[in-house]
Amino acid sequence: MARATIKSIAKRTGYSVGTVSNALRGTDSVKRETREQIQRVAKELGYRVNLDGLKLRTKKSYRIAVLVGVSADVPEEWEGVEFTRILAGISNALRGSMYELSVFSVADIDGSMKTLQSIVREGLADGVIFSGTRRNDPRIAYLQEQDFPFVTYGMSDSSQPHPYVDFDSQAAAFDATVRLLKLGHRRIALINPPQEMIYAAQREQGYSDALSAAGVSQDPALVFSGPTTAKTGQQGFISLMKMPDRPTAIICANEAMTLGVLSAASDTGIRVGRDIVVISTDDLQLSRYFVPPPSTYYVPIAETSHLLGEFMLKSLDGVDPSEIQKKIRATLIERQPDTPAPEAA
Amino acid sequence: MARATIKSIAKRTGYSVGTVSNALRGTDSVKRETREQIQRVAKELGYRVNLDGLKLRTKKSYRIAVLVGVSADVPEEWEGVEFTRILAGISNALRGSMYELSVFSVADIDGSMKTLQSIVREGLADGVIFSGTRRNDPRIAYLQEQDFPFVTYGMSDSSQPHPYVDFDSQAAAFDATVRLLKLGHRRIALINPPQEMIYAAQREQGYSDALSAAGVSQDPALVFSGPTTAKTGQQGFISLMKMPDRPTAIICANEAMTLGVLSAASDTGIRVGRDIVVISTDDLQLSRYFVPPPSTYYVPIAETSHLLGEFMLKSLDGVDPSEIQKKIRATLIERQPDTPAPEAA
DNA sequence: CACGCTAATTGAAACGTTTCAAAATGTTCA
DNA sequence: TGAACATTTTGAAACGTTTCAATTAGCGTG
Repeated sequence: MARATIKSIAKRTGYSVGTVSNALRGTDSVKRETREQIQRVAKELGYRVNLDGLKLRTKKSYRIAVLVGVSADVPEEWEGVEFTRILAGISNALRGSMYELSVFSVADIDGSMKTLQSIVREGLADGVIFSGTRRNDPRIAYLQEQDFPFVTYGMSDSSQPHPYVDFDSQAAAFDATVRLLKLGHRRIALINPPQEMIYAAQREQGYSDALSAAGVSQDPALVFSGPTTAKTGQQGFISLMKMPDRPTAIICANEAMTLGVLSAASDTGIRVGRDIVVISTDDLQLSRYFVPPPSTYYVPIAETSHLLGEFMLKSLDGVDPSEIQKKIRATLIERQPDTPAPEAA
Repeated sequence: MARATIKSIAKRTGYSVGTVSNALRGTDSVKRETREQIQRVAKELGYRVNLDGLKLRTKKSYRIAVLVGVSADVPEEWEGVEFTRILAGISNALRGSMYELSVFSVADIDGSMKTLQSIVREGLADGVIFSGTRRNDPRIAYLQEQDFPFVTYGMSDSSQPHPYVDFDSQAAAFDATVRLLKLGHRRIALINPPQEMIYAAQREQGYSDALSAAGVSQDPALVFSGPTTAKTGQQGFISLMKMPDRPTAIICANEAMTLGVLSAASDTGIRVGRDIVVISTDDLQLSRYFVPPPSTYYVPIAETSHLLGEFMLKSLDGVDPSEIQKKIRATLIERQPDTPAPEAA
């Protein structure tokens, strides 16, 4: 009934604990036959290494920290919805690897910096995964300086390469903008997270590139920014609609913002799909139920988050950072007949 | 730089490791002065117990398992949204307690049963928290039989009391139904999870009680059930609207279902708030952005989930199960002028 | 002052693992 | 044959903690 241990295997096979330990880890200082015999017995007995003993001895934590932002200031806003899936994906990737997952909830960037420092200093984890990378991100600088393994969800502007998985916001925003331009829209708004977030900057870049490629001058007033919540979408919409020459199309950074826009549109009686077009990036398959359902750029979150886990393991294995980076292209999901700009119609 | 250990404190104070260990745990076999001195030094040195050594010695895991359902069959459906907040709440409650949180993702009830068995058998955790309790829940029976500490989110029909935190679905459903009846509605539909879920049964009970109290006969065809997803709401709505005498009001179990209903209503051109009333229970403050925003019964998820953590700790402390149970009353959030039943209007 | 008792402290073992110097065993070659 | 070397195995220590039998100190009592 008691779990098999190295000692019990040693007794059973007649070898010493040292040999058994080496054999189980596949060290080649152990003769092949011996090793195979020991491994066979271990399997029979259902041996599984005891992490506590291992950790105690090696001083490794065998733990991957995942930072999740639970903002204290907007506790009641809809945020971080996708986190369950991200966690599930990472957890799947780690399965069978001896590494465990630990969730650290952090309130803001200062909080996450502090958390990271204590993780590094107190050895709370061997590696860390986090998202929401910023320009000049102090967390990335710190971790690189400390030579501590990490993977980010979102690339960064760091000069040194580091492992990341990213969704190509720039390409999606470019596509979305081009699409709207082709339909005759000229006043295209963007509701985006604050510029200090890398992916916000990328998105704006794509948007901007598309506009200038089409020779349309960009109006800075058409970019509204705030946290990725429905409330921001709502406020953005109201503010944009107060402009003397309103936009005829809006690109939203994510579904929460889109929901807020649709809500505000309904409140003000502006008909989405007729008076204005709304497109969203970062779709998670929730917006298909919105009224009306917007066309979106879909992110395969399951694969994406699985990759985060895989990359973490590779990084821990010493794989070169530049080899564990991936940018994921979004795919367009059309949910509405494309509405031309009112004046073009 | 190296972390303070019992040994280093022993050296520093001149006492033996045994005494230091006892002193730090506050055993009263240690003289008060000695104990205080040792604790003072420990504090100075920033001593924090090493969990690995502790676990190895005591064979306790100092870990709380949280089961989270990530259904494999509907990967792309919007489900488990609230999980981030639940996790954050539990994590806050556990902070400072020496217990760590571990997330186990499970696909279905069989999966969670297996996971529980391995947690119990292999000592992966000292206690477990899970939700989605069912009638005759095999997990509860198993854990009680094994005398393994657990807290459920949702009460159960078990004859033996166990710790739980629950949202009073029955009261909310009763309230909601009474409210609609007062407005003249007679054909009131309920979109609910499957009956085997305790909270679904409770909700239906409240609904049913309100109807019979008002002398309105219940039509079983008005209850539609399925998983708590938007898709279910959508399908439910379509199916209900095919009936010869359609309902004039719908009560939805949660926001996801409500979203599906609103989506389907919009598709079919039925005007919510005029042709039909939609009310939701289990509000998480997302539905305020729905089009149109429904009145709801709000669940304070932060407190609720904090309680889950607290109760777990109490249970581990040996507090009597019957003292750690709590039913939380939902509060009504009115987002729409109440619409009378068409025929009553 | 010695005895017996209680209160306080010690020392060593144990939990499961890795690591590494030392010992044992095998092999090759002159 | 035996020296030299290579391969394999062993034994003990160490990681940080708790536990508990054994020891020591302190104190009142006869």
